Amino acid sequence: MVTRTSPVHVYDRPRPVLTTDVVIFTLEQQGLQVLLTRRQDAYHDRGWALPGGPVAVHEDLEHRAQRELRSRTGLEGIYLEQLYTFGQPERDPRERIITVAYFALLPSDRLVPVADDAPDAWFAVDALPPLPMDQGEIIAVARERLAGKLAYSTIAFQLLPGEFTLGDLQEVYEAVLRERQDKRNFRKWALGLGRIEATGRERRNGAHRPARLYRVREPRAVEIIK
Amino acid sequence: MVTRTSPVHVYDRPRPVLTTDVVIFTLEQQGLQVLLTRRQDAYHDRGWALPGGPVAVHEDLEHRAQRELRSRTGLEGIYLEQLYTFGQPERDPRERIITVAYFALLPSDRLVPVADDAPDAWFAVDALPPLPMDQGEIIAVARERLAGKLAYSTIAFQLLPGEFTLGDLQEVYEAVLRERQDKRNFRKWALGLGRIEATGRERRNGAHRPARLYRVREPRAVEIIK
DNA sequence: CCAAAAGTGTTCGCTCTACACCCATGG
DNA sequence: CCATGGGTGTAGAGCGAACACTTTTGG
Repeated sequence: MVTRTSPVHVYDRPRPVLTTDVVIFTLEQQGLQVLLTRRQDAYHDRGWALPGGPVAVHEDLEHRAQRELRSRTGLEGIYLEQLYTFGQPERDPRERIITVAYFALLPSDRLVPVADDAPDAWFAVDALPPLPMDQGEIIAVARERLAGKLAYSTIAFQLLPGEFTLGDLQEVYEAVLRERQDKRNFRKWALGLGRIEATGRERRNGAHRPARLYRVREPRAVEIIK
Repeated sequence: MVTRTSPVHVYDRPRPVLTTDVVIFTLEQQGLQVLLTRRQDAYHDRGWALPGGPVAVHEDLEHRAQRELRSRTGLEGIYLEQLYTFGQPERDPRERIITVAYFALLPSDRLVPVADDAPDAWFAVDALPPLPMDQGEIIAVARERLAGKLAYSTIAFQLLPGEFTLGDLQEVYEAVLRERQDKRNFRKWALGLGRIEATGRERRNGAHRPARLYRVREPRAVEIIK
């Protein structure tokens, strides 16, 4: 007689758990935001944490991160990049966990409002709640990578909707780099890249002159510049 | 009565194997070289492969890579940086393997000559033997990372001995970037960095004028420049 | 008419690039 | 004395930084 239990997997050497975490950035009026989720297990005291979880044994790493991204945002075609792999043995006190971290950039027009009772919420990257393990460091590394890439690539467009103003673009740089840019020089530089073109349309935003709208010529491409 | 067998480790979900591979670069007259090792197991037909292996369950990832580096070169204090994590399910036909790749830079004076019967050997990065799985891609990514970092950091000094000539330094850039540099402009730029100083000594290298020797002011520091 | 963001050029200094000849040495 | 790599300066172009006022709109 065979007793049917949960399936087991036996190895002659112990193996760590492998997970992916995804740092999902977006830009709002209040600055750069990160998506966090409430942990369901009592161990973590239902605190906030990065979205992520274990990698299935036959699942591609990037596919696993894509899956997490999709389940949180419902969106496809979002920019996703592997960030770093965090593997210090003391990261989790219960078990050895290796985490391959990714970061994603959500265009601001695709931000789905999060319901009050949903397990996910946006936090300003400068005002994060307490996070488990080294997740604060993961977010800090993601932010540094993003800031570094602004300077030498066209990654900023991944945070913008299909149509945007030069002011919107400048806000991306100012929020991520945390430094003000000169308006005239910034515009000259942005137009000189040859990566954007005017749509001919405008956006009226209040009691002042309307702003011209631009679009990226190759929206999916993230290229090295300079 | 307890039967003593080889220890087993039982998990309720299957877990992939986690390994680290290390791309060890050094520079010789023939250009950029990579250290490869002969696989001992018959499965790989005793072919060449990157040095690396499984991560012990309580061993830090970077420590594991350091250990590999030390066992191959006998050296301490070598520059080591995490490169990327390769995790496509089809990488190894037998089992799911996740590899956290690192790359290391060996100063040319510390290159220990490899004996003919040793399992390790140096290969020119442009003339590699057939390699298992995606290891060719791993080396290509390492090379790109290294080339990218030459442009905006002081990483090149990690490939040089404690004393070197400006010609040596220029050779590093030319070998890694695969493009010739103008001698006068290169020297102006290198000295203008403020990172190196003349030792006052010279090196006689043949039937021509001896070259001044320089040293790095902060040899361990790899800084972002420009 | 007032408040608020959009839009627009010029000047200056610095950095990058191109380029050719003499120097010191070993054989 | 010759072959070989070491060492040096200058001029022009292009780029980044600083800087202030007019335009268009809603209320």
